[in-house]
Amino acid sequence: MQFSKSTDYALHALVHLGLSERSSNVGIKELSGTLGVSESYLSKIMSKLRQDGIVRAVPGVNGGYELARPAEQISFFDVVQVMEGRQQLFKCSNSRSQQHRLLDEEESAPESQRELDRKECLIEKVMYSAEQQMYQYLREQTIQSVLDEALKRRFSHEMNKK
Amino acid sequence: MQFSKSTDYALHALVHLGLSERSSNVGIKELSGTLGVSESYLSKIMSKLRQDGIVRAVPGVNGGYELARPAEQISFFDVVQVMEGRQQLFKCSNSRSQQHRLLDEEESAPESQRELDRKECLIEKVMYSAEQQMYQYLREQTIQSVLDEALKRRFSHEMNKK
DNA sequence: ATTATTATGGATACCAGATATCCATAATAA
DNA sequence: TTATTATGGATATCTGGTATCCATAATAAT
Repeated sequence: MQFSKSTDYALHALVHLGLSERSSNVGIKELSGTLGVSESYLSKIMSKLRQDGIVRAVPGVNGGYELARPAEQISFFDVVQVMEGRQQLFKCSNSRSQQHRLLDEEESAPESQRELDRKECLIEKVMYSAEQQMYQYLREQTIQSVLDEALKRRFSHEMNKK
Repeated sequence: MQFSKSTDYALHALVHLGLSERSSNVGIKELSGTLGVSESYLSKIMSKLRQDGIVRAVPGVNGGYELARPAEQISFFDVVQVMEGRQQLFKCSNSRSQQHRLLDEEESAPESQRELDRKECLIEKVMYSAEQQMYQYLREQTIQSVLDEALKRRFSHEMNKK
């Protein structure tokens, strides 16, 4: 299990956009150059972010991308959801194992019961909760918090030089 | 990003073994039958679990598998680590993006600095912490806790019938 | 010791999804 | 009108997960 590179690219691109809140728009050329990814591939990623309302895009001369909302309102969770998709990380694939049958009531209809079992798999439940632990943390982390940390470090760096 | 099916199979198999602490050994045939997975594939999974000291295996007539230690000492984390591998879920792949350069000191050697940057990527840091949130939860969840919950439910089920 | 049984591990095949590129088109600003 | 930039469809490639087969080793029962 691995986060996709797309998520990596997306997060780095967003931080870059956050740093460039000057003359707004940042072109795909600048982005791909800085991140070291091809323009064509990064385009797809930026399009996805746009479709999800995380960035705005404007074509034409001096066009490019900018954050669609303040950096403190863009969480890591938002980005991960867009890039990785919204399915659960863990799906129980067998509805007939022993511990599932432990919960069986033989009087219930086989069809609906199997469906219920699926949702009630204790293992899936644990894994789902674990997933939520991670997501909860990611909800609290924003693009802005990375910017703050980066600027803080640069600052204390320069202080050390003097 | 998805947990692999192998992890699903492994967890279900372990719960099954936990339920069968009677005459010890459970053969691959019984396991694969109950889980609805082919013997050949499940074998690989069980071998992995054995190599990692989570189950014991004995060949020959009436051979099979059993838990190598009490179910309360086998955590979900243990299983996930074996099946999914031990690499980080998130790896920063670009060491030259803007926010990385923010941290650059130009006097440091380029080689070692890039290495340091990698480890110091703020985005990776956030993602790593998120991962740890999930793992911490999984460390607290054991095969035994699933067994307990399953037995508890069955009990209250039967009480309802009366 | 022999035999039947069971786990092990190497080789291999297959498929889906991630990664990546190319190009024609649409939209926009100068 | 023109140059520029984003968009999206088609496609190619690669990697890892999923899965099976088979020869071999190990063990218990006889």
